[in-house]
Amino acid sequence: MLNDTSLHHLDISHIRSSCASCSLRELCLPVGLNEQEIQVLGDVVSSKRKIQRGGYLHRTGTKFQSLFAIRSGFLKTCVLEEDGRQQVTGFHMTGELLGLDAISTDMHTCDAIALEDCEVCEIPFAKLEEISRTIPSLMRHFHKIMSREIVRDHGVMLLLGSMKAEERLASFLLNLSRRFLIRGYSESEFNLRMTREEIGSYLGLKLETVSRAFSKLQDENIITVDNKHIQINDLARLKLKMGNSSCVT
Amino acid sequence: MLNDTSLHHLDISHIRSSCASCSLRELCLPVGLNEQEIQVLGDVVSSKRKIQRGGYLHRTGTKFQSLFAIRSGFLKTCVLEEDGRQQVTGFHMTGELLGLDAISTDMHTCDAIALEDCEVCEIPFAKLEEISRTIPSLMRHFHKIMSREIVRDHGVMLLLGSMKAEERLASFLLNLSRRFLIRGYSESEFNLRMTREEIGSYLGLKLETVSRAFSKLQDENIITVDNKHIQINDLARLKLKMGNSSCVT
DNA sequence: TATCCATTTTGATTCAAATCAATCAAAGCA
DNA sequence: TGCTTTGATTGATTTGAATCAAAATGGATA
Repeated sequence: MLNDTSLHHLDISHIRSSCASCSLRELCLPVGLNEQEIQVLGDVVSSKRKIQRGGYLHRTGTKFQSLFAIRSGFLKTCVLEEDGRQQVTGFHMTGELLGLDAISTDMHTCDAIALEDCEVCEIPFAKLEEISRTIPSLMRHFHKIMSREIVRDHGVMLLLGSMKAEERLASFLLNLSRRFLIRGYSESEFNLRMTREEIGSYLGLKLETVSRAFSKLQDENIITVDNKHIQINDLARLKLKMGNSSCVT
Repeated sequence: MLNDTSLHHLDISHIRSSCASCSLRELCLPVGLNEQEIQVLGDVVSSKRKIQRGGYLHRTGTKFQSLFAIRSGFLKTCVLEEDGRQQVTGFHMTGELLGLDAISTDMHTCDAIALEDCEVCEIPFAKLEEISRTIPSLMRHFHKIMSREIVRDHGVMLLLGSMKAEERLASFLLNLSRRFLIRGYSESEFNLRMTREEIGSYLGLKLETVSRAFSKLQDENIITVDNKHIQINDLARLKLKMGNSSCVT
C-alpha cells in the first residue's frame, strides 16, 4: 500500500562511504552515468545545506528554484490548512528527492520541515533540465523518479481510502522498516522521528487512535513500543495485519 | 482539495475546432511551440485509437510504451486488489494524459477503462523523451504535467485523510464542474459517467454513503439529482460544504 | 532537583459511516 | 411484453474512530 519510497532514489547506502567529500555519489540521481557525466552533474549540485531540527527546508508559496536531495536526516512535508492545523503529506529520509511538486507552478506547494538535523544538496532545477538534455539516461532516471512519486501517492490514496486504523499503522511501520533496511539499518528496530500526531495526520487518524493502534499491536506481541522506540517482533504477522490490501509487497 | 486536474494539460477547448484533421493541436502537449516544433511533435503522436465503453486502454502489468492523450471520452483508472474488487484512483477526461505512473517501472500499475466511448492518441514515450531533448519548452511542459499529477494526488490524499462524506462529495462535484467548464461545457449541469460505487471507491466511501450524501445535498437544495444527471443549483453553497479544507480555489 | 510543558496513554461517550436489508427504478434481453 | 439484472435509494443496526476528559510519562530547563 505504502509503496517503497526508497525506490524513488536508489539504494545508495552501499556506496556511501566511498567518497566522503563528494556528495554527488550519495545522491539519487547519478545512476548509470559514466565518470564524465558524473562530472557534469557535479557542477549542477551546487550547494550543500544544513537544516536544524524544526527548521524549514522550504515553505509553501516561496519561489521554486531547486530540488533538494536529502543527504542525511529526516523531514516531513505538510500543507497548512486555513484553520492553522497542518496535514502531513509525507516523511522523507536519506536519498530521497524533495520539491517535485513545486515544478508545476514554480512555487512550493508544501512546507518541508526537518524532524532532526539534516543535510541536503540543492539541485537547481533549470540546470538539471539543461544537462539532462545531454545525458539521456539522467533524463530517463529523473522521469522515473517523478513517476514513482505518483505511484507512491496512489498507494497512500488506497491506504486512506480503504484501510482501517490498525492496517494503516501496520502499513506505515512496514514502509519505514523497509526504508531503514535499504539504508543499511535494522528493519526490526528503529526510532520514530515524528510524534503520534504527525503519524495520525499522515494516516488520516487522530493521535489517540494512533496510540491505541500501537497499544493493540503491542498487546498482540507483534511489536514492542517504548515511546518513539519501535521493535517489530513479528514481521510476518505485521504484514498480515494489512489484510487484503495491495502493495508493500 | 481536489486540485483542478484540467491544469495538467491545458485549456485547449478554444482551439479545438481550428484544425479538425490534426489531432495534435488538441493535445495537451504542444504548448507554446512554434510551427516547426509542432511538426516534429506531430511525427511522434503516431496512432489514434478508439476504445469502446467498458474497454481497456491499458491493463496492470502490461508493458509500458506509450502515454495516452485523451481526445474525447471519459475513463477511470483503477487498481485491482487481491480479493478482486477494484479501487478507483482517478477519473479522466478530454485533454488529460494517462500512463504517467507506468514510467517508473516500465509496466502499467493500473487499469484504464473507458466509461464511455473514447478516442485517444498514443504517444510513444521514448520518442517523446527524445524530441523533448531538442525542444526545451516541451520538456519543461512535460515536467510540469508530471508535477501537477503529484500535486493533484496530494489534494486527494488530503481529502481522504481529513474530509467527511458530504465534504468529499462536494469536492468531487466541484472538481468535475470545473473541468467541464474549462472544456466548454456547463459547470452547473452535467451527466456523471460513473456509478455510485465507482464514486465511492474513489472517495473512500461505500456506495450507500455516496447515495445518502447526494440525497442530503439535494434536500438542502444545493443540487438536483436525477440518477446520473446532476444539476448544481447553488455553486457557492456547494463550495461552503467543503468547509475549511484547502484547495479547489 | 524540582518544575513545566509537550507528548502519550487510557477510559467513557458520541457520532459518522459501514453493514445489513429491503425496495425501487432503469436497462437489457428472451 | 414480461423477466432478469444492475444500479440507486432508504431504513435499521452495528461498529470503528472521533471526541471529551483525565492521568501518566518524558524531556527540557531554571
